[in-house]
Amino acid sequence: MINIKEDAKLNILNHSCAHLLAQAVKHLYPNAKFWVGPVVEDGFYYDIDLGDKSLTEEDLPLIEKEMKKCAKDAKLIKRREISKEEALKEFKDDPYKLDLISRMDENETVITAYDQGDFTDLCRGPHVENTKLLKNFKLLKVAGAYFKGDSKNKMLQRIYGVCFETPEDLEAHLKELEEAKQRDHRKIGKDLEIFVTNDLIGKGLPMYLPNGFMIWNTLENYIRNKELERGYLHVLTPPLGNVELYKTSGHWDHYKDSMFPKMEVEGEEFVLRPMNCPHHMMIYGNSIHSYRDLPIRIAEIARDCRFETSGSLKGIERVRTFCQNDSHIFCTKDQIESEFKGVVDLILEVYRELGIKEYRFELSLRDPEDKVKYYQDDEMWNNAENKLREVLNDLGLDYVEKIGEAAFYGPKLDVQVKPAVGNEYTLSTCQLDFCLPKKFDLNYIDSDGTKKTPVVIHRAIFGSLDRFIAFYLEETKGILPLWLAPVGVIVMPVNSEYQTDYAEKVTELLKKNKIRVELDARNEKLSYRMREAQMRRIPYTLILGDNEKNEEKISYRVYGTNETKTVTIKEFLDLLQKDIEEKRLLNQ
RNA sequence: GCCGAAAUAGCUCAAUUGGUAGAGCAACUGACUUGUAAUCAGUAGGUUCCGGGUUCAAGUCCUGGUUUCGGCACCA
Repeated sequence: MINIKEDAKLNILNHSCAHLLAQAVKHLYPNAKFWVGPVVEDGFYYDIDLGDKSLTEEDLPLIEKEMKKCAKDAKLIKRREISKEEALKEFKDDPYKLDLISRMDENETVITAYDQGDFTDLCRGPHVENTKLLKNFKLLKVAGAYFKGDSKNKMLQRIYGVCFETPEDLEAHLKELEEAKQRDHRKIGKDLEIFVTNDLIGKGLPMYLPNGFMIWNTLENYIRNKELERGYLHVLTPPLGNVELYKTSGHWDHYKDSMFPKMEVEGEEFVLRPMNCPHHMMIYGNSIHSYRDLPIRIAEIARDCRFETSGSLKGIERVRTFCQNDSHIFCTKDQIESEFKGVVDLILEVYRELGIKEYRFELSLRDPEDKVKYYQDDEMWNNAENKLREVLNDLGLDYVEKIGEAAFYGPKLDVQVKPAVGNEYTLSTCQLDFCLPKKFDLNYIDSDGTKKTPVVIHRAIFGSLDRFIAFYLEETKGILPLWLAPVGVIVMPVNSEYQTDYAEKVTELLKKNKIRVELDARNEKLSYRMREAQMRRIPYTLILGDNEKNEEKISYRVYGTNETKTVTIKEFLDLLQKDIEEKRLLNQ
């Protein structure tokens, strides 16, 4: 999908359209006060204070109509330079614009305003020269949005829209939005019977149905085997822990509000664990380690519970209980580089094998001004952040730095992906931590016989299995490869009355070869069963009639194609094996 | 959590100004014996999300709640 913000021409067009929106809103709601109307990746928005009035979607067509009216008059959009004093005077009735002016740089003595007809907005520009160019737009949604993005502030009305040069472009964009909804994991999850939720169980607590758990289990085996190959040691730890554990780690101070409340039993306080770091720290601390033992890579597919706000829950992408594909690597300072590279290498390998192509790296750093969120130790932070930069530059990875996105205990490399619908999120993460080992007083005996504190690398490849499945369903549109599909092959006798023997025989043979196979010998026309198999996105469909039976062959059709090929059973088994091995995966 | 919207059969959706809750698919039964995306006929399926209210009458209006959706905020 086109990034409107990064397309210079569309950027200007959409920004001008935001002004047009403001003009129309001003006509319809004369008391409206305007905050900002920037261009974003998929269009523009404007944040507006309408007093007590809350917009609903029904208001959008009316505003659109007024916008068309404003645009049709073909008013010139004129740039005007004014002094700060003049600006303060001109916008004296709009506290939001005054706020903007007052926050401008001292050096910025000249302010630009843009006039179009009866409407003037404060703006750096640039804009299209004439409102008549603003024809192919659509208002998409209304929403509440906090003033300056701060939940302590008043909530303004935000209107989202998009504008294109031609009606065809607009049409195509709207179609793309529609198609994106079709590959939303919530829709696919329902259609393919992958997961469900139930009100009586509670929101954000998904249940995986047999199809979903088959995918889950296959992915879990896949990643665990990858880890075993790379020297990870798997453990199993309890899904709750004493509150003291989290007070020691510092998580309690930072996150107690987003943990499920503590429970008291026999005078002790426990919480459902929101993360696994402390447990793994305790496992490391359980024995004495020599520098020769490092790195020690402790791994676990571990269930966590977080009290996510109701408004943030989404399918299996953001839930209140999830399983992290977690690991904590305990190493010496000298090993940071190679261990970190090892993790990045594993991420890239997994993405390559699963065919994941659209992602970007983000280096999340602390905000040095934020003394509350971050563990206070300037030297530690500088060390850690520089180390990460070094490694990333060394690897030649493209990444963007994000201030204030670090974990409280250290900087991290996040792999960001975009879902079908909604905001970008983190899929994989690799974090550098000099802080928790110190808090837990962990150590190893160095070559000179002294105790040293190890460094910890936190990492998750499938951030959580839940989120990864959500992502992968969207990535593949639910068309899973043979090794991952809940049902890999479906066998259909052409005639259910007298051709089932052969179909049963072939089904058994496939089962013996560890293929997940299903026999569909229902008393239905072949085309009917074929339609269903295609809708279920089953990778291979076998058609077995007299022709096949007589020659001891099978005919198969690959999902999404119209072509049928006839081969011997042995040839077909080889083909399936090749399909699986091409991804270097065995069905275990 | 905040601002909006929605919730009707397993699924997708109808139901005029308040006036007998319907359809297609799925399910079940029977017929048909099928060659690559829907064979025909029949049967069954509902506390219209939950609670309260207005009314002769509520799926529809009012009210409290729940869940979901679109955003905002949050995301170790």
